[in-house]
Amino acid sequence: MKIVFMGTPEFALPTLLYLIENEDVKAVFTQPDKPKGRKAVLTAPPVKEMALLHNIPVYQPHTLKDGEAQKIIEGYSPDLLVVIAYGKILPQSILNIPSHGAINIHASLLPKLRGAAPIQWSIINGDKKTGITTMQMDAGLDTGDILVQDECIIGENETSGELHNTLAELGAVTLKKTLEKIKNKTIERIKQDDTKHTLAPILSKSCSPIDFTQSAKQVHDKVRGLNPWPSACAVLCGKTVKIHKTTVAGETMKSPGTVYKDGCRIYVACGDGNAVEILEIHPEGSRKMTGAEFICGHNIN
RNA sequence: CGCGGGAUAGAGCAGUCCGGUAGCUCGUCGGGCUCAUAACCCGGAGGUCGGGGGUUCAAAUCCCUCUCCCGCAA
Repeated sequence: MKIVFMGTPEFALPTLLYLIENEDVKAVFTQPDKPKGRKAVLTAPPVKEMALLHNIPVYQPHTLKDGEAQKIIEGYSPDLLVVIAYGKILPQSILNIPSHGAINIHASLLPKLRGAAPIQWSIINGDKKTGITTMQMDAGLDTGDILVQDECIIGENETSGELHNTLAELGAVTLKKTLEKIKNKTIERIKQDDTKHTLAPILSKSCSPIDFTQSAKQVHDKVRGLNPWPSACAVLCGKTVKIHKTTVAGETMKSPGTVYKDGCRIYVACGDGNAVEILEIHPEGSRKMTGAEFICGHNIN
């Protein structure tokens, strides 16, 4: 099939690679290059890098609504548009171009967790499973008809970064199934039950502060859900620290937010009478370190 | 010239403002104690205080400069 691909970050790479190897990818749309890092070096999105490597034309329009993008896509007369983590809303005029419309690959079991950060929110919410949904795109935000769904178990200590990699691979698999069904003409559309939808809004640094009056499990879920970005943070021993890894530890009588140690281990009491052990911590101005290392230079108790 | 934090023993930190013998916790090595311990007690080793220059009788500390690390903002 003739395909126009739209995507931006690393998450889209396994899917793009699958399409390049198995279908006819005519063009790739991705976000414009953006300044990155302390030096603000202009950096190309991962999808652009891979497309260029395979000599596929790359387009990076600031908007899709001015008719320009529409003309470009029409010029390729694609059978299908594949969209994964592109980061822009597609107007109906573009969705209408390909004969098979546009398919989106979304990292949740829709209608749950519509929005930009489904992976992180599935962990923050403490879900035991999530997955990949392919859908026939419509003008709404992740509201299109469901085509294929694959489930995936979330480990108790799994971080967003780890789950991200798993789902990125699964995304390619689910898309493959979807394309096969389209070619077989066995594809079925399932309407989303809008009454059951939940949202997964984009994360920011303002999500970082930990509330230790929550249960130890909730704190732990938040820490791993915000890892590696934007990271959970707290003020311990008078310092702002990022907390990267924790485990749910045993019971404690101490009041929520109290920091205490036992041998080489460091704990913070939480709201439900349990504690979290801090395994990996990153004080401001310093480097990432283990809980045991942090204890050495800080007088706790 | 975007803003800020940092570099001191193997690790984590204090000391810098206010110049005057290099400190703390952990680890490590040796010894002791114990049925026992990520326990306790005693003792030791381990530093050109990130590099270079300057001021001074004297610099981790004050001044100038360079390198590297981290956070924020984008």
